[in-house]
Amino acid sequence: MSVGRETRLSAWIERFAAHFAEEGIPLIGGRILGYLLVCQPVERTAAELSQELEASSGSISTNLKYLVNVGLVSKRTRRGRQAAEYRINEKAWTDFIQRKLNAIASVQTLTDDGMRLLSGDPERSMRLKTVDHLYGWLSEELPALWERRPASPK
Amino acid sequence: MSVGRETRLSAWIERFAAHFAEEGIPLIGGRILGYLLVCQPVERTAAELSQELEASSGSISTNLKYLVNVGLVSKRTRRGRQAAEYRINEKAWTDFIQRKLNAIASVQTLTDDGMRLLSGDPERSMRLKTVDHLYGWLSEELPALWERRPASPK
DNA sequence: CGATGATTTCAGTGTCGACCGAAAGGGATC
DNA sequence: GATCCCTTTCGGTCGACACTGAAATCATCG
Repeated sequence: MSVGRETRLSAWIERFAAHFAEEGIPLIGGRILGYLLVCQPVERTAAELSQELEASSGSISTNLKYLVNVGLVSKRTRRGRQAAEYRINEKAWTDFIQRKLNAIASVQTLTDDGMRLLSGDPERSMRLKTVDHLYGWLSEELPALWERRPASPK
Repeated sequence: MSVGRETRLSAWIERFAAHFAEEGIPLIGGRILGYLLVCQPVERTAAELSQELEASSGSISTNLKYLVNVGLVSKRTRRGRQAAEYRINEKAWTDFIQRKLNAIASVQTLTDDGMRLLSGDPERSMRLKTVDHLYGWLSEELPALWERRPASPK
């Protein structure tokens, strides 16, 4: 006997959240993200999320605030509705990933500063030079690659 | 009156460690990395690191174990010497960075699984599709880019 | 201007992990 | 094998952070 689609989806959401938990996003934040990516209808209130994800209203509030802040989720308020509606902002994933790539490339400024401190001492700067070269290359190539990213499909 | 080179280097080491602390590497581990990248001579014992970095022998031991494990530091033992010598393995930085890029690209398997769960429901999979496309592209391009990485300079 | 139904704030709890330092463990030399 | 010195292990402390649930706050509607 096979499990239902919704059951498998909630297992998927849990995997999704677990992945981003490793990257430092709180578990509940990851669950919200995963859930908002696949729920129907696309918009949910904080109270609904609290119920669906079995998380306290406080946690939902904190994490929604964070997610709205980084842009991954949009908040919409409507006249005549006291409850705000939240939905995934799938466009914001590009910025989200770009920040990650930038974080890697940014080490170059660090190695660069180190090289400057060791200038005039080629013996001693050999180790750093290897690392600096690699990051120097990355800080050229990653932004260039990013420029070539495809437009999202309609 | 200007500060000495060694003073500025230890400030640099601290910045270096702070950067990697944000990526989840313990502060003392980051200090060891930074220190081993610029110290003269290149090899140090655990006891020396403990003294130089003002960290307990236990912390040094734990972090060295971790760093040796991920390959960024090499341990060398010599007959007639009770103390092992540690040094930076600058070659291992390529693997270290590659793991980071892979971590980003690996989200694609997640979004892919999600898309499969939603197959036959184009309405509902629209949001995930946007994200999946982006990660699909990354999981093609990042490994390809990585192949073009330059050899380290002599 | 209450009353209602929602969200945010906040204090408190529990968990996790980094760090320390003392004790145990392991080699090397005598 | 005893000693010396270095490393690893281990119990304990501390601080950070996710999470909860209740109280405060806010907005809408009668």
